[in-house]
Amino acid sequence: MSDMPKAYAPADHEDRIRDRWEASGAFHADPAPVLRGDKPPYCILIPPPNVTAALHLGHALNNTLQDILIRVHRMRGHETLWMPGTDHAGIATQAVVEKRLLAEEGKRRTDFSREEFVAHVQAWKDEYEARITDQLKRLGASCDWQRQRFTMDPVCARAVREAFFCLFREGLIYRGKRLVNWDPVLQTALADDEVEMKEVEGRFYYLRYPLVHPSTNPDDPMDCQEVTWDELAARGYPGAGDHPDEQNAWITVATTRPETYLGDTAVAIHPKDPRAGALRGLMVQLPIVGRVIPIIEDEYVVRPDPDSSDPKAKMATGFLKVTPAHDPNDYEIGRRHNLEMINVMAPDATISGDHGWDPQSRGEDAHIFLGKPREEARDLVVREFEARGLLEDIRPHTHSVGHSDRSKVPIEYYLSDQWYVKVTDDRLVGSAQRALALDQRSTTTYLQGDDIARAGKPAETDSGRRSRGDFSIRFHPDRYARTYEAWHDNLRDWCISRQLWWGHRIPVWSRELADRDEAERLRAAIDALATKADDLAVRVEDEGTSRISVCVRNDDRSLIRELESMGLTQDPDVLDTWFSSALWPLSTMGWPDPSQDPQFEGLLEAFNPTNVLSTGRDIITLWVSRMVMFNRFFRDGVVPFLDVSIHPIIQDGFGQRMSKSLGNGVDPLDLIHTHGADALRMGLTQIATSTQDVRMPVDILCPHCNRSFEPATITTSQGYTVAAPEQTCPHCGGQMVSAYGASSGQASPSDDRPLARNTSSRFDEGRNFCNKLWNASRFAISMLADTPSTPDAPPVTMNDLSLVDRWMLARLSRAIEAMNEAIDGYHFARLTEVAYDLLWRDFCDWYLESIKPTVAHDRAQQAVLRHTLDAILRLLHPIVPFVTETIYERLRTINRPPITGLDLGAPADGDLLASAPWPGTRLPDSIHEDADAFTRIQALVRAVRDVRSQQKVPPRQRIVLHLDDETRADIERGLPIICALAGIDEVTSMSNLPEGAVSFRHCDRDQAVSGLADDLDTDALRARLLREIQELEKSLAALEKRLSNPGYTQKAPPHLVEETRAQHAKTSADLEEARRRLESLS
RNA sequence: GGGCGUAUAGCUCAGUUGGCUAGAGCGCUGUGUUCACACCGCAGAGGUCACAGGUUCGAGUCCUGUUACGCCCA
Repeated sequence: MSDMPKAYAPADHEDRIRDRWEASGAFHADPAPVLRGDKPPYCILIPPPNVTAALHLGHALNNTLQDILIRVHRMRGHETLWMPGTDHAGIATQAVVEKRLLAEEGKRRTDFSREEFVAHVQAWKDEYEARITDQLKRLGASCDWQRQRFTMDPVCARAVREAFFCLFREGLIYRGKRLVNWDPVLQTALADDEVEMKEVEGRFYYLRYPLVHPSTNPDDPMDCQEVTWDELAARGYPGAGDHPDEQNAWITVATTRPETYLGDTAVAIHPKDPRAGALRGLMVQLPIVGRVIPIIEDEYVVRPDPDSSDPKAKMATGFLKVTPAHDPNDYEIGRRHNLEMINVMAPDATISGDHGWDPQSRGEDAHIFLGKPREEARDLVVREFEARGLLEDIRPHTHSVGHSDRSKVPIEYYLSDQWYVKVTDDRLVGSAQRALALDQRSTTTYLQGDDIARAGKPAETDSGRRSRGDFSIRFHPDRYARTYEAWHDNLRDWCISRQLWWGHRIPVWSRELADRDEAERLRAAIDALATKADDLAVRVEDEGTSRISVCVRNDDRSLIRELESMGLTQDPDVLDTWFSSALWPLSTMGWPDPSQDPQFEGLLEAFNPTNVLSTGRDIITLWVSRMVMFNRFFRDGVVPFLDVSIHPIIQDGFGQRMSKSLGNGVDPLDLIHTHGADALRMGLTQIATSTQDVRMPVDILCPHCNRSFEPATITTSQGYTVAAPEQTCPHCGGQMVSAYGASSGQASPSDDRPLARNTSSRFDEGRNFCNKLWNASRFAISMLADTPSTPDAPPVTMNDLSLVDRWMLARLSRAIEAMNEAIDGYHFARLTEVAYDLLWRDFCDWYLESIKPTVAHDRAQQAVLRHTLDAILRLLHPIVPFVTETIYERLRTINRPPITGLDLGAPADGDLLASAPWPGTRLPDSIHEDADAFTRIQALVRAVRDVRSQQKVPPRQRIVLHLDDETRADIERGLPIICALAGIDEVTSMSNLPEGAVSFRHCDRDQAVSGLADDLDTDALRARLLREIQELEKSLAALEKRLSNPGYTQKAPPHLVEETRAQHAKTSADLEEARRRLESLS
C-alpha cells in the first residue's frame, strides 16, 4: 500500500498511462485479420469536430460514449478502428478568422488575396486541430491516431473531386438561378438548415399603391392614366363610393419589408376576392419608382378576415405585393405568372442598381434609395410614402424571420446562380429511405411490393448476418427514425455552393458564349482534349446566352491550363462543408483509390459499413442523411453505418444548449483539471440517458482561493443568460474573468484578474467513484501483498469457496450480463449504474467488509478477491480507463492460483488493461442459489443495525443475537460475517430472552438482540412500532382490496395472485406480531 | 401550423414489453474517525409520479384532452 496514497490523484497518473497506451500501438487497427476472417471488425468514425473552436462538454460526451464502445469491443476481441479527424467547417471557420483579423489587425478579408487569406485560416486550423486532438487525448480517447484525417487534406480532397465529378456526370449536380438564403455579412449562400427562424417584434406597414390604366403608348409603358374612385365604383368595386369621386384610387398592400417594394413586379389578389373582378385589366404604379405592374390573381393570397384567429388573415388587406427576387413565396408566384424578377440589392444588402435592376431604365427613378442599407432604406421608404399620403397604417406584428446561423443577422432571399445536388432523385433520397430498418419505418414512401407490407411491423427474426444494404440502419432510441424519415419526406435539392474562400473549390470551369453553335464548337474542341473519355464531363446550358461548363475529374494541371487557354475559368465558389463531411466514411478509408497508399489497403472492405455512428439529434438531417445517400450511391448500396446512436444534448444550467458561438461551452480540460478525466467520463456517461436534453449547471472555480461558486449572470442582447464577463469570488473577494468573458471578447484576463476555470458538482460522484475504486483496490492489493502466494500453489476449487465468495461471484456475473446488455443497446447511463452498484454496494460495502476477518488466512478467498478485482477493473475500464489502468499496474504482479470451474474470461495477463479481454460470465448454477442465502444474511445484518441505531447503541459495543433454530440453521455459514458486520459477539437461541432484549422480525420469524443498554429507550421502540404498524396496516389493506377483487384473482397471472396471497399472509403475521410487541411494551 | 421531447423526493435525474408497498446521487437529520476510503461508514426523514378524463383485475408506465417549458421542421 506504500506506493498508493490515500486518495487517487488523477493528474499524477493520466499522462503516464496515456503514454503507455500510445507506445503499445493497441489503438492501431489492421484490416488484415478482418479480411482473413480471424477477427470481427468494429469501427466508429468520429464525427469530425469543427476546427472553429476547442471542444466543449457536448463533444466530450459524444467522444466518451464512442470510446466506451470502442474499448469494450477491443476487449471483446474485435479488430477495432476508431477513426479520428476534424472538419474544416467552411463558413464557420472563415467567420471566426475574419472576426479575429478584424479585431487584431483591423483588416477585412478583401484586404488580402485569396491565397493570403486562406493561409490565415490554415494557421487557425492548425492551431485548433492541435488543441482538439490534445483535448481528445486527455479525455482518454483510444483513436487510431495514425489515421487521423482532415476534411481538406489531399486524401479527402481527392474523394470530394471524384464524388463531384460522378454526380455531375450523372446529372445529379446542376447549376441554377434560384432564390437562395443569403447572408449579407458573410456574403454567401446558406443551406436551409443554416438558417435559424427567430421570432421578431416587427411591424406591418400598410402602403397605398395608386391604380392606373395600362399604357396606350407603346414607347412608354409608364405613360398611364390614373383610375379614379368614380371609375372604380362604376366597375362595381365594393366601397369605392366612400371615396371622393375624382381622386386617384389606390389599393393597400400590407408588408413587413417596405424596402423590397422597389423590386415589386406585381400585386396579387385572391381570385375569389369580391374586388378581383373590378380590378381586372387595371395596373398599379409604384410610387416614386414609377414602375407600372400588373394585378394578378393567385390563390396563395390570404383573404382579409378581421375576426380570424390566424394573425395573417387578421392583418391582411387582401393585396399582396409580389417581389419575386426577394421572397421565396413571391418567387413561386413569380414563376407561376411568369413575372419579371428584379433584384434591387447588392450582396451586402444595400439597395443597388447594379445587380439586375436598372433604376434609370423605363424612366424609373429611385436614386434616393441607392446605396442605403436595408434598414435605412426601409425607414426612408416609409417616410416617403408618408410624405405622399400613401402610408395608411403601421401595426405591430410578431413574426418569424430567418437569421444566419453564423453571423446571426437576418438573412436576405437573394437571386443568384448556385450549384445544387439533386438529392430528390430516387438514387439519393430513395436509397436513404430504403436504408432504414423496416420496423422503424412509419411511412411507405420509396418502398415497393412486399416491403410496403412489412414496414412498421416488428422485425422478422432473421438469424442471418445483418444486411448492409436496404433496411439495415437502426436508430437508438428508435424514435429518432421518425426525424430521419420526415426529413427525407420533405427533402429539397441541396444548395452546395458557398461564396467563400475556405473550402473545396468547385471543380468546374466554364465560359459564357454568344450562342449554342459557338458552345458546341467549343465542346468539340474540349472533347478532343480529354485523353481518357471519362476525365472530363461537359455540359452546355442555354439561358439567353450559352454557357459551357466542364467538370475536371482529376487535378490535372496541364489539362486545366488547356481549358483556361480556351477562355474557361474556374468557378470561384467552394462547396458546402457537408459535401466533404458526407464523404467521411469513404474518404477516410482512401476512396476512390485506396491502392494508392498502403495505409488504406483493405480498409473499405474491412470496415465500411462501420458499426455505429454516435451523434446528437440535430445532426440527423445535416450529416447522417447525406452520408447515407453518398455512401450508398458510391458504394453500390452499402450503408455507411448500421446503428445510429443519438445521445442527449448538454445544456447549461439555464436550459440553453452549449454552443461555441454563444460562448457558454465548458472546456472539458477544466473538468479534467478539477475532477480528473475519469470522473469527467463517468459523469458524462451517467447523463447519457435516452432523454433529449440534459442540464449541466456550471460553477466557477476561483483562481485565487480554489473554491467554486455560482457565477453572477448577465442577459445578452439576444436574451440568453450567460456568466458575467467579470466575476468576484464570494469566498475571498478575488476578481477574475469568466470563460464567457474571454471567449466573447468582453473581458481580457490579466495578472490580477486571471481567467477562471469552470467546474461542476455534477462530476463529484465520478470523482468519488474513482477514489472508492482506488481505495478498495489499495486495500485488496495490500491484503494480497501481505500474504504472498507461492508460484506452485495448487488451484482453488469452487468447493473451497465460502458463502460470501460465491455470492460475490454471482453478483459479478449478473453485473457482466447487465453491462453487456447496456452496451449492446446503447444504454450508457445504465452501464454506470451497474458499475456503481457492483463496485460500491456489492464489492466495497459487503464483500470487502465481510472478508476482513478471514481473508488473511483463506487462500481460496484470496483467489476470489484477486480474480474479482481483476474482473471489476476490466469491466470498469471502458468508463474510467486511467484509474483502472493505474491500479492494474500494481495488481498484475500479484498472482493467485486460478479457480477451477470459474470462467471470468482469461485473466488479464498482458501489460495493459486496455487490451485485456472482456470478462466472461460462465458460472455454475449452484452459485446463484447460494447467493440467495447471502441476501438473507444482508437482511439480518440490516435488521440488527436498525435496532442498534434505534436504541443508540454505541458502535463499538458488542451485543448478543438471539436466533430461532431454523434461521440459525439457514445462515450458519454466515455467522462470522453477521458478527463482524452487526457488532455481535455472541449468537444464541431465542429461549430465555434476558431482560432488555429487543425482538425484531426477520424471515417471517421473531429474532432478538440483547445487551443493548442498561435501560431501553421504550419511547423510541414504541414510536418505531407504531410507525411500523401503520405501514403494515396500510399495505395489508391494499393487499386485501386486491384479493377481494374477483377480477384480480380470475384474470391476473396465477403466480402473481399466489405471490399476493403469500404477501398477505406474511404481512398479517408481521402486523399481529408488531401489535403484540407494542402491547408487551406498555 | 406539423413533429419530437420534458414535467417523479429540496436539487439533478433513473424507472426497458402495465404487476411498484416508486429508486439513485447530491443535499438534509442523527451518529461514528476500530487499520481501504470523511472524495468515507451506519441509520433515518422526505414523493396524492404536472392536471383532468379513459382503457384495465391492476396505470408513474397505455390512450384522449389540458397546462407549462424546451428543441426541430415549415
